[in-house]
Amino acid sequence: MSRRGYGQICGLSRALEIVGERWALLIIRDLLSGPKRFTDLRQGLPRIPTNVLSARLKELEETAVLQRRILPRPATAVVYELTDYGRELDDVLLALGRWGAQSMGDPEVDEVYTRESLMMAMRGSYQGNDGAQAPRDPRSYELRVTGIVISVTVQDGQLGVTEGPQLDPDLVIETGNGLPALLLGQVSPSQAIESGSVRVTGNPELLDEFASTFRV
Amino acid sequence: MSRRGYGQICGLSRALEIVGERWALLIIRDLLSGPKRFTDLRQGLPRIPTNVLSARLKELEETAVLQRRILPRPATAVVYELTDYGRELDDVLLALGRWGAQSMGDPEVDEVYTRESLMMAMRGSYQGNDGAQAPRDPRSYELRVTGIVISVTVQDGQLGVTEGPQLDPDLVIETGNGLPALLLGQVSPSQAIESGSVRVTGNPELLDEFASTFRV
DNA sequence: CTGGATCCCTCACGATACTG
DNA sequence: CAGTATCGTGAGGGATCCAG
Repeated sequence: MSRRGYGQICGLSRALEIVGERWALLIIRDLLSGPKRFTDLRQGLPRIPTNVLSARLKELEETAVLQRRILPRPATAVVYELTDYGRELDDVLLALGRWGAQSMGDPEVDEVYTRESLMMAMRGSYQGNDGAQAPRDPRSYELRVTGIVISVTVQDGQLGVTEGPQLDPDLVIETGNGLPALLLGQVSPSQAIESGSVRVTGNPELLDEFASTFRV
Repeated sequence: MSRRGYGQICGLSRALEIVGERWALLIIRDLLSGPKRFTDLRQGLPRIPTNVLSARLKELEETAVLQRRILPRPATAVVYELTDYGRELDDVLLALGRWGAQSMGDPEVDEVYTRESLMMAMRGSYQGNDGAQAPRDPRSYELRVTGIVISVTVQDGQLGVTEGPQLDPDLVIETGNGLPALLLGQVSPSQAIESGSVRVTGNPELLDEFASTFRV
């Protein structure tokens, strides 16, 4: 690969030669929610230099993790989308995200939330139906974090996470950077509301349900 | 971390800041089988510069992925061992190894097998009890690849992988670099024996069982 | 002999400017 | 919008050296 390989005949070494370069896994994370354009990726990864983004996209295309596709119709646009092989990394990324979330400290002042990182956080922290108390189903939440809005629904035990506002949600959850502490169980839902780090619109008791449904 | 972070409040970003640096995950892989000394790690990672190994060990200790421990008794020795937190990466590494194994091409001439990469390959490719045909249980194999010898046992559905030879194994499997193709199902066990890429000592039919028990 | 530290060189990455 | 071009910096590669 770009830098000299690891010299081992080993699946893990091979994986790292493909997706171990800086930024690669974050690009893949952002593509998990669907095809994106160069500029979309740039926005989702505010600190990536454009030449590095170019280089990664080229390498990941060569290794069949993603494809470059040209939209033919009205506005001719280039999009990048994961191949089936690339999409197989979904579970690995969710697990790695859960692992890293456990050692998240207080956010630095220059760190930001992005839509894709929030969507991944919700998908990765979803407890399925094996949680202690079964949540009422269906349920829909709208999550607003520092201007980013995503929708989270649970229906028949199936989780759905999409960008944008939710139509008539059961609960609207608005927060600055109090979300990690809530998902990690470092503060209780009631504490979060009392301290003002989380504000809700709707029945506040639903935040308990939310916190037990989504928990790292 | 060492290089400037990714600037995102995100579990995956955090994980990559901790273990995303070059060589880090391979060091962790080698420590999954137990504590190791500096020199052991060097041998398992033939291409790693010693200063990089030093730096990674220091960083991974600061992030609580591993601990440095000094063996007090007879020979005063320094060993590095994973913390519980570090060991939580086991499943992630197995999954990533399976993913990468799918795009392993023919080995380059300067690429080598190592004991830890072999042990991980066997653990990652173990199909448990959900394989089509239930293998006879217990079963023990001795695997010899380019001078490296490991033992693989299956008992009560539990997999055991240890270094060194096996006492009275059901089957001894000896191979050069024909192993990946066998585990990936690119060649059948009988083809592998006929072509000479795999040699067995014991009942050759047991290689079919082996190949269905261990399959990426 | 283990467990590193030090030096030098190269190239990947980071930042920014620029172009079809 | 979708990149390419340029250039400075620092992490990684490789060899050597040193203390306990």
